Amino acid sequence: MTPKARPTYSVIAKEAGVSEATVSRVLNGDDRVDQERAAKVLEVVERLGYKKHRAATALASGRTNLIAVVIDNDLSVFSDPFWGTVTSGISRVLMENELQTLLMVTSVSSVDGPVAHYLNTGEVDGAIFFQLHKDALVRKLAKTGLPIVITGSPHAATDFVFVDTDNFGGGHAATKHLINRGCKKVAIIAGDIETVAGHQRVDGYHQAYRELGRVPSKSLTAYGDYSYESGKREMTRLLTEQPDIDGVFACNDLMAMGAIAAIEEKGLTCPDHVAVVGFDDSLVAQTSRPGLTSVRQDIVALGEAAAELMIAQLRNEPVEPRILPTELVIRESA
Amino acid sequence: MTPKARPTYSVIAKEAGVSEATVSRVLNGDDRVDQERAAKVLEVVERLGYKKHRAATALASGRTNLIAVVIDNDLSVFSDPFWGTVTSGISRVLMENELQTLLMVTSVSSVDGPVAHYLNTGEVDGAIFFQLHKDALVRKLAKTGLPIVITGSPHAATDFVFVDTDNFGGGHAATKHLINRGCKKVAIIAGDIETVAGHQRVDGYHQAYRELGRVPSKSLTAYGDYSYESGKREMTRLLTEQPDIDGVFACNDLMAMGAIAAIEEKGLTCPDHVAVVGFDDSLVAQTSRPGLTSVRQDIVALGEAAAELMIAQLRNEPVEPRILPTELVIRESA
DNA sequence: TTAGGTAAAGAAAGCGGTTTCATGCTTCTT
DNA sequence: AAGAAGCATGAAACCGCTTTCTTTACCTAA
Repeated sequence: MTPKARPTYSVIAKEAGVSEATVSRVLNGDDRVDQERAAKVLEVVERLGYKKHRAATALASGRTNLIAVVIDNDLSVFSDPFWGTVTSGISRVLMENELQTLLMVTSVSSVDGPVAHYLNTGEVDGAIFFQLHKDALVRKLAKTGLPIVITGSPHAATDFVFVDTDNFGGGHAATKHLINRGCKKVAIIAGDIETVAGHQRVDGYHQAYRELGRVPSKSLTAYGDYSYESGKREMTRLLTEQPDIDGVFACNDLMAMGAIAAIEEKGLTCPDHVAVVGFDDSLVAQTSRPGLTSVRQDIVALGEAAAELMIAQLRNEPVEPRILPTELVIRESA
Repeated sequence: MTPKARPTYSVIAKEAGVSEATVSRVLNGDDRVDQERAAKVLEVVERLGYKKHRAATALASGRTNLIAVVIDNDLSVFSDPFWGTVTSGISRVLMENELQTLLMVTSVSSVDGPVAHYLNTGEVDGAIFFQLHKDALVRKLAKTGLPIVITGSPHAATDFVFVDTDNFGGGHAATKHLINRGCKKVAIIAGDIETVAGHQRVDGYHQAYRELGRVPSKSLTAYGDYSYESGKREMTRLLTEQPDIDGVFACNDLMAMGAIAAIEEKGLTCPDHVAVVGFDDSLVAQTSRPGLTSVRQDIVALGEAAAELMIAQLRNEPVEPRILPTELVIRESA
């Protein structure tokens, strides 16, 4: 019934014939302890299977070994596998470094909501945020010196530490592919332009055109909201207004699927009449027919990178934002 | 730079003109404190925006307010939105109850691995596990008195507290629907039979047949592994051996998609020649063409229920396993 | 009036580590 | 060879809150 009583410094010190202070030194890697005594302490620790009591350590040292992963409830947290995958990557790496992952799914909006307060009062050693629209909270926290990593690019060009997929490169590759396969008029269905990621994908699209010495007509850019419905709606509109569109880059797979549905409803086929490229290489892309050509991002790696940047900060090592490469996965749709 | 110094009992006691012990009593709802003094304390607490120091509280009281959510790394954690969604539900409810979610993505396999040790030593107040094949670890932990909730049915009929979707009911409804729409020969592509969930879905299928006064031929049951490929492979085999199959219940959406692909490769169409029902009502089901008829489970609710059962246990309230209803979402495929 | 009982509140001892400070011992300086 | 300096080590304070134990004050009963 009772969790077995754990040993404390007191018993270890006694067993090893040293003081508790020495035990502490040994366990914290203080090198100015006699070799033999240190060895003895370690032997006892090993034999007793001793592990430090987290709360006690936290209280005494002021560091909790807890890293918060803050996820905005407002995002499409539910049903989108993205964040879960990132988080698992984060968690794995943190764990390997003796850090714990504290998950907070909440409305991040308020600058002085409970989350803000919580993070502000030294309850965690650092915080990893997921892409957010408003970064007032993050900015405020950063001022307190709390180590922070943002997954996804921060809104403004600040000096926040962040990790992100190469959205620009992905958008560029997707568009380039459409052009290379012979498309003459390539449209784009953008996602949330408010986010940097959304914007960068569009930029990549423009860049691909630019390299051709052309500038895409404004009328070729449609604005969706990452949902299937919006993709379908916008594609229908685009095709109605400009029936000669023969390629489209949708900024995520869901909208791409919507676009394909729209194309087929018009009595056209994909990729013969209109080629489609998505973004994410999600399950949806992999299982659809025609298989969806899509830009793959390594989501687990994104989480791992975030965790690594956090750990580097905790060690006071210099930290650079990290941008992970994408890969175009070619299937039937383009 | 420095996180602003937080007030402690010491200053609150001074401000309110009482002892620290009294402050503690007030803050822990001990009712035998003079009304006026209590009010005074609360006023000061409010004014100073005081919040207890978690580590200190944990050290002194022995309760950490931390609930571990343990996810087995071996599962298809990556790419499957299921776990992430459950976790977000858990986290939200725990948070509302002043509990923190500690995420552990790891190999649960070993009974005395680091996770086991961690959970065993009072670092958390409870643990929520995700469906697992081997429950040796859980069984051992339960013996120590650690409150535990299992998401998904435990393997053996034990007295573990668990929450699960009504897999039996879902399988039954799916099969019934196929029969009702006129299918004469309904096959099933089972998932992992080792798990209770996988088994129950098959049982539901049998039950639907039984209600018709029939018993499905063994040859109508195929075994996949929840992957798209396995669904496609098994469906191809089924149709080759028994071309008159006109309905199939795939135990998840991915296999259902594979099945549809197989059907179309045979030159047949869904639902005209073979009707298909999936399970999960995932994004895949929602965006596929034909839209996939599928059994929906409320995944967020699953997480919320798990958290609620955990909280009930912490309060020493009586706890019953909970089975959540499913809903058949009808689209074009059946 | 006085002994006995009860309830509110303060003093103080932990909880299990970390860290400062003092101590005794060895080593270096001239 | 004596005093300064350097070091490994232990004693003890401390982190912020909980809880037991004591004290104090007030009531009731005889």
